[in-house]
Formats: sequence, structure tokens, C-alpha cells
Amino acid sequence: MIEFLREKGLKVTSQRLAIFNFILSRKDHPTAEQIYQKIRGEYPTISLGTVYKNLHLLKEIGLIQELGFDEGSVRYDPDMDLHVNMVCTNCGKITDYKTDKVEKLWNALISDIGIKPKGHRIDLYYECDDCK
Amino acid sequence: MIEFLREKGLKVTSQRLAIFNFILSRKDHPTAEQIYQKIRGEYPTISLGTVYKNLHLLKEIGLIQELGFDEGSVRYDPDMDLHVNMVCTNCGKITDYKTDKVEKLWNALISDIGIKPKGHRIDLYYECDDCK
DNA sequence: ATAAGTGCAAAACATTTGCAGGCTT
DNA sequence: AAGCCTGCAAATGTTTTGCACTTAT
Repeated sequence: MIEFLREKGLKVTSQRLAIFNFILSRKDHPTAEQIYQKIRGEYPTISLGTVYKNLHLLKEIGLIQELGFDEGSVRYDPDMDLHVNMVCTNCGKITDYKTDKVEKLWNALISDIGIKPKGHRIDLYYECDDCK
Repeated sequence: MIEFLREKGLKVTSQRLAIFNFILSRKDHPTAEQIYQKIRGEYPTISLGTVYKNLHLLKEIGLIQELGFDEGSVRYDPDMDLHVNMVCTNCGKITDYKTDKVEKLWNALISDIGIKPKGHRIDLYYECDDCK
């Protein structure tokens, strides 16, 4: 990661590393505020602005995507591959569903539409086991 | 529509009718602000708050859905059926793609996952013909 | 030394809320 | 007449921006 940042001409700061490592390993699509609260444990003086700036940087580099939801909440997802976001309509928990089958079906879809997509998003809303 | 509102126990106001008719006939997924600007042509004193309240009402009734996008923009979509939102990454224009094939593929997907979804969203990001 | 990054605070937006007055029923 | 709805304005919440200071290179 340190190497990667240097190659990109980006400075390696401890805050940046903490933010990058945190979000890139997360599977639960946290919000900026949640990321901020978490990083603050380690770096109490970090600001929300810094978190946002680094998240935008990660998005530009193409390592994460932003997922906007109803009610204005934006969540950050480090999985850039094709997958289904399984969103619980009750507790809001998001888990990814990612199989070869999903990919096959998606390929069938875009060959049907006949265009070359730059990106994709598939959400499925349901009630998760914990909430049922 | 007037009948429909009365059945639901909702009052029929000219502003409400204008908002409902406008968004329900729109295919381009406008934002609240865009809807407000349009309705304002006919009702110059209408407020953004009223627009929001009525949009939320429509959502509760189940006639429209909210689609959150990056950067906090929320768009309103009156098509509750399964379809693909084709989003131009350059100009932001959204068009729907809706065929039997989409439905078949989706059914194959949910039978693969093995759950009963309450809702869905499929976005495909690309560069539209106008922008190419 | 220089340029980029951080932290802070203010600003900019989008959306929500509360309430007085007006309109539908 | 009663209650819902509107319009306004203030409040809220999130994200962005500007700038002085700090840190990595």
C-alpha cells in the first residue's frame, strides 16, 4: 500500500494509511461518519474533512465506489467487481452476493442491451435473517 | 387520479395534482429541485417543502421510488417495475431499459440467491450517444 | 525547500420540521 | 366546522471549501 501510494505520487501519511486500510478491508459499506468515528479511535485529532478528502481520492483512483441511498446517505464500497448489494430494508445491513452466476447473467444482460458499460450497480432489497 | 386520492382519504389540492401528474408521467428521473422548478411555472407560490412532502407521500403509497446517487442527489422514478437504469456518466441523463429478457435474467438471479426480494435496483453506467 | 496533507471552521447544499393561515371536505 | 395541506422560515444533517499550519518528500 505504501509503495502503491508513492507510485501514484501521493504522500504517505498515517491518517491516509489508516483510512485506506480501513475502508478497503470493510465489507459492510460504511458511511463517511462511521469511518470517521472508527479512525478517531486511533487518531483523535483527525477531521471529517480529511476523511472525505481521502475517500474522494480513493474513488478517483478507482479503488472504491460511492453508493447513494434514499434519505441522502452515501456508503462506501471497496468491491469494484460485479456483485449484488443485498440491502436489508429493516436494519440497513448490506452484504454482497458475488458468484459466477451473477456475472454470467450480467453478461447476458449487457449483450442484450448491446452497449459497453463503464460501471454497474445491482441492489436487492429484502428482510435479512436477523430481522425476520 | 382525483378519485384515487379521495379513496386514500387524501385531499385533492391543485398543487398535489400538479406534482403527482408531473412526476408520474416523467421518464427522466428528475430531482426534487427540478420538479419544484417545473411546478413553479404553473404555481409560482408553491414551496419546495410541499414538493418534498408530496413526493414522500407518493413513495409511501408505493407509486414512485427514490434513487440515491453519488454526491447526495436523489432522483424520483415512477417506474416501479423491474428495469435497468441506464445512467450516462457524462451528462447524467437516465433512460430506462425494460424488456422481457431483463425480467427473465432477474428471475434467474433471485432463484439463484434463493430469497424473496422486496425491491430491486439495477444501474448501468455508460456514455450515451449524445455524449460520445 | 517545496508541495501536499491535515485540522479547523465556515460555507454550501439538500432535506426536514414546526407552525400559522388557507382550503377541502 | 374540522382537519389536512400549503407556504414560509428556521433547523438539521451532510458534504465541501478555504486557509493556516504541519509533515513527507
